[in-house]
Amino acid sequence: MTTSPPRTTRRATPAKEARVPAARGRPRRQLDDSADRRDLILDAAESLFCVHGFHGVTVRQVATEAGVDPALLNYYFTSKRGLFDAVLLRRAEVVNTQRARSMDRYESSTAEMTVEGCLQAFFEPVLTLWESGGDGWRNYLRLIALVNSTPSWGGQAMTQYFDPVIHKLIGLLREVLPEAHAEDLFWCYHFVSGALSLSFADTGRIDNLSGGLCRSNDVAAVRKRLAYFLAAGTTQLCQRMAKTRD
Amino acid sequence: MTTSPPRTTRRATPAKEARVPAARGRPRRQLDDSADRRDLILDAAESLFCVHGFHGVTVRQVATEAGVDPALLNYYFTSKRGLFDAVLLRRAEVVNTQRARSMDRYESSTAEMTVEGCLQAFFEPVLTLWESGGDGWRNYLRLIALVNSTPSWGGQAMTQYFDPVIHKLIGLLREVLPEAHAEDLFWCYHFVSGALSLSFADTGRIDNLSGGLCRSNDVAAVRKRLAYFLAAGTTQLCQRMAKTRD
DNA sequence: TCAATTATTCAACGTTCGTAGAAATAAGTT
DNA sequence: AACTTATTTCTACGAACGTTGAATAATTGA
Repeated sequence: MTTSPPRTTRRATPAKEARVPAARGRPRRQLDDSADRRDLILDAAESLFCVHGFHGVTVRQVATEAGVDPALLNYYFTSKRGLFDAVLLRRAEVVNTQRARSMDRYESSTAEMTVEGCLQAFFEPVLTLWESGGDGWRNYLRLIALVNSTPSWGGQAMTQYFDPVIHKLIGLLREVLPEAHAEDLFWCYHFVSGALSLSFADTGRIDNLSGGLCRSNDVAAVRKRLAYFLAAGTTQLCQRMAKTRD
Repeated sequence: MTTSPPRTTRRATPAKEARVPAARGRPRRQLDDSADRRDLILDAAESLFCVHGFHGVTVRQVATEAGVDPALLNYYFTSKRGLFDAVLLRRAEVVNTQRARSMDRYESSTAEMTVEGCLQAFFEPVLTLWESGGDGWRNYLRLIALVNSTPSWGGQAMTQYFDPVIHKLIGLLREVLPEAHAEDLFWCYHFVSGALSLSFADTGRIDNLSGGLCRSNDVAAVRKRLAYFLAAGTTQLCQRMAKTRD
C-alpha cells in the first residue's frame, strides 16, 4: 500500500502522436462490441462534454461511460485535450460539406433567391441531423453550441471547417440584398448564430419558462419559426441600416 | 517537509453557514484596500468564471487574482459552489429591477406601444450596463450568457430573478400582438435570448469572421441592429404563425 | 509456428484539487 | 486594561486529477 514494488525509470512509448488505427496488426472486430473502442470512447466523450463542458468532465468518467480503461484514452488521443479536439473534428467535415452542398443546390436550382431560402439552405441540413441523426448528432450539436458561446475557446481547428460555409451564406445574402453593407451581413449572421446555438443547446429553459407549452427539443416547432424569425430580422436589419448615415 | 508536526483531531468551526459580515467586530476598512475583501473575491471570481466557466477555474486562481488566502473563500462562501452562486446573485436583483422599471416606464408613458419599443425597454438597461457599467458588469453579463447556454445548469435561484421580467416582456408583447399564439411568443423570446446571449458573450468570433470589420464589444453597433433584427423577427414570426393551422 | 505489431489492462506516479482545523491578527466593547 | 468577536493566514489532509511505464492479450504477416 505505502511502499511500492521498485519502478524502473520512466521511458516513454516510442510514438507520441495520437494513435490512428493502422491497417496492419489491428484487430478487425472486438469480441462483442459492434463498434470500435475508439468510436465508443468518442461517443462517450461527446455525450459528457456536451453537457458539462471540457473542464466539467474527467477522463475517468469518459472511460467508465465507454466501459474501457482510462489509459486507453491516452493511447488513442494522447491527452484529454486531444480527445476533446477529436470529438469536435469527427463530425465537423460531414456537417459542413452537407451545408455547402445544400447552399450550392439552392443557388443553382433557384431563379429568384430569397433571404429565407438562403437561410433555410444554411440551417436545414443541421436541423435534419438534429431531428433524425440519432443521439450522436444531437449531442454533437449541443457541444458545438456550447463551444460557440465560450469565450476561452481558441478553436482554430474548428474555424477551418465552419468559416467557409458561413462566408458562403454571407455571399448568397449579399446577392439577395445587394444594397446591404458588408458589416451588417456579418451582424446578421451573428444574431442568426446566437438563435441557432441556443436552439441546439437544448437547455430546457423554454420548457420551464412556458410551463410546458414549448419543448426545447421540438424540431418541427423550431423549423418554421426559425425561418420566419431569422429571415425577417435579416431583411429588415439590412434594409433599415442601408438607409442610415453611419 | 516530509514529516509534519503532530496534528490534533479535526473539529469544525462552529458556524457553517455562509459568512455575511456582521455589524459588530467587523473591521471598517482594510489598510490599503478601497473595497472589502469579500467584494474583491467576488470581482476576481466573476472575471474568471465568465471566461472559463465554473469547472475551468480553481479556488486558488481566484484567491491569487484577488490577492487573498485561498481559505478566505471558504470562510466567506462556504464552498466553491457557494462562491459561484454568490457571484451570480450579487447583481441579479439590480439588473432585473432596472429592466422591470424600464418596461413599466415604457408601458405607462406610451400611448401606442410597438414591438420594437417593448424589446428595447427590455434590453436597453442591459446594454447600458454593458456599455458603461465597467468591467464588473461586462464580466457579469458574459457570465450570464455562459450560464444561459449551459445545459447542466440547474440554477433555480437565477430563474427567481430573471423569469419575472421575461414574463413581463411577453405580457407586453401580447398586448401589441394580440393575435399571436402564446407559444409563439415564448419561441420569440427564445430566439431573442439567443441573439442577446451571444452578443454579451463577447467571444470575438465575429471579429475574426469579418476580418476586423465588426468588433464584438461594439455596443453602439449592436444597439440599433439588435432592435431592428429582433423586432422584425418577432413581428413576422407571430403574424405568419397566426395564419397557420398548427 | 513464430516473431512483430497493435490493443488493452494494471498499478501507480506526481500534482493539484477543494476544504478544514488551529493559530494568529485586528477591531470593537466594556 | 481585558474580553469578545470577526477576519485572515498557515498548514496540511484526503481525494481525485491527468498521465505514464511496463506487463499482458489479441491480431497479423511471414
